[in-house]
Amino acid sequence: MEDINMLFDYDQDPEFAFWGQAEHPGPFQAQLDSFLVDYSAASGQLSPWSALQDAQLTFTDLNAQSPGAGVCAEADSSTGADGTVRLCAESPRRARRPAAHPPHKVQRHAANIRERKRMLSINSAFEELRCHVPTFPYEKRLSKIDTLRLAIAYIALLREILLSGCDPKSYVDECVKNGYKDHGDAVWNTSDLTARLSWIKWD
DNA sequence: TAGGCCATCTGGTCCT
DNA sequence: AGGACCAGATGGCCTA
Repeated sequence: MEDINMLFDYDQDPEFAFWGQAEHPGPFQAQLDSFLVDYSAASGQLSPWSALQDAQLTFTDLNAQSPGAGVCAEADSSTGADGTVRLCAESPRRARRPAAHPPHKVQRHAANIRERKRMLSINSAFEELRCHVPTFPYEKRLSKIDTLRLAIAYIALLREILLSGCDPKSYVDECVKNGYKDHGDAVWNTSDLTARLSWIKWD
């Protein structure tokens, strides 16, 4: 199996940046899936140790970390504020570390991989949601919590528009002009929201 | 430098 | 039993 660092040169290829992953879910997700399948298959057919060594050479030194040890050892991936994924380089010495782990560690590693995949799917859903909430063109990437809160406020405002029976554009224009009566204690106040909506092209 | 945000690991719990 | 889900802990990165 190829080294995942060879498969994904995140620094070189902006296509794999997580920012905007919803538009390009294919390559990374497919590669990750295939790795996970390979890993599972190897675990089923071979001894845990050979399976582990296989994974060891491919998925950024999962064995390097002892349970309870600090996270994001140099072999882990992380995402910066710009949303790009960084994979730390793995030294050959670490890659050759002998596999001497009890079975529960093998299961723990497999669970970690599943958890990582689960978080990736959650994050891709967040990316998709970011595409559906109104943002300013120059605005920086919304955080997860801001995305959720803005989505809640957005849905509430859309509901108001529906109930009002007014033309959406004129409703928003009215809100921008006269201000909007804020219902509840929404973190995203509706003037923010209506200002964002005023950027939308209403057809 | 503190605070915000995030990814990852981990152990517990629930579900199939 | 194994996988999914969850929350706490931890450490890295970035920005004001």
